[in-house]
Amino acid sequence: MPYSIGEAARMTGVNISTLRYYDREGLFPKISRTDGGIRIFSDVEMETLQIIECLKMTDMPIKDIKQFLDWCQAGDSTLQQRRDMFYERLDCMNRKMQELQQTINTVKYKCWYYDTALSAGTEEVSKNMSEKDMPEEIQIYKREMMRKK
Amino acid sequence: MPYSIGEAARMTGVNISTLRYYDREGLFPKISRTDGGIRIFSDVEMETLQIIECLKMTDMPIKDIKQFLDWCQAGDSTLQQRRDMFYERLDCMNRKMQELQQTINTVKYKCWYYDTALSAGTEEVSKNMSEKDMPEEIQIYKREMMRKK
DNA sequence: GTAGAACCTAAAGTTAGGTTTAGGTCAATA
DNA sequence: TATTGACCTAAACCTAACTTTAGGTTCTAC
Repeated sequence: MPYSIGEAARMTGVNISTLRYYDREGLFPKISRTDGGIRIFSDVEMETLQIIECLKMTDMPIKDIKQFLDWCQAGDSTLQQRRDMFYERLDCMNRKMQELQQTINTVKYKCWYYDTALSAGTEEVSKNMSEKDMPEEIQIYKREMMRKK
Repeated sequence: MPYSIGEAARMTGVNISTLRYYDREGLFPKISRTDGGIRIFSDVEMETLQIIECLKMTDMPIKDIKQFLDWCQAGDSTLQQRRDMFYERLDCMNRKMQELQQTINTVKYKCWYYDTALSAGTEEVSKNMSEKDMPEEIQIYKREMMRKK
């Protein structure tokens, strides 16, 4: 249950100096130490680390993650802020998902474009192909791309 | 059809000094200039800018984007590299999509967690709730989270 | 009790991707 | 022709999130 910083690093895949950096930034507010000053990562810190990883995935900056962890420390009086924060993250992620789907479609168009060019031996073919000669799916991607202009 | 840097910036939403920075990095290899040295953004550069934006969305570093644009300059002999690059981007994006979905599920769990806590007035309720009392959907998210440990 | 691995801190360094600044030049308009 | 808004460059600056370095301490195993 209690781990050294090296063990915590190995278990989570987070670099050991990144863990020290997080601690410096106040992300493990209650972490305990041996008499000699060596950090002891308990279940609490391991869970915190999981939340940090999750919030980082949502592009939240370290400072805001610290704010959240401070709210956790403060107890039930901050439940509203914490709830609102996660809903905001959800919104943000949903928007990102849409962007990502858009980008994937554009990339798929490019894959088709270069497949076609390559099998013809020249880019001219796909560059000049009229929309009606493209596969249905590709037409859709292309129109989506044009809409953005 | 030809735009000044300011117009290009306004039209694309890209900061004017970012456009100069991209040019410095060689991302507009053929951009022309007036006799006075003022940049003229033609359709070519506007399209390039669209590709840059797309590749940036796929987390491609500027250096790699330049590599791709260099391949474009080189003509049909680089079609294979360009094709492979887009397929690699597609793979990368698909992996990212999965991660994103994972993260969204974790965030949804947290939304439920704080909604429940908030309506009870205390975190204890959601913290100690046994899995079978959670909504079906939430159980799934929670199990997914646990798997990652 | 001693060797060596693992830990500690503070501070400096790194990287990408811009942004800002300072000091000019260009070009459309009155 | 004079103004002035838009443009130019080079170089310095910025930020986040680490990572590295240097010099030292602690812990574990023999």
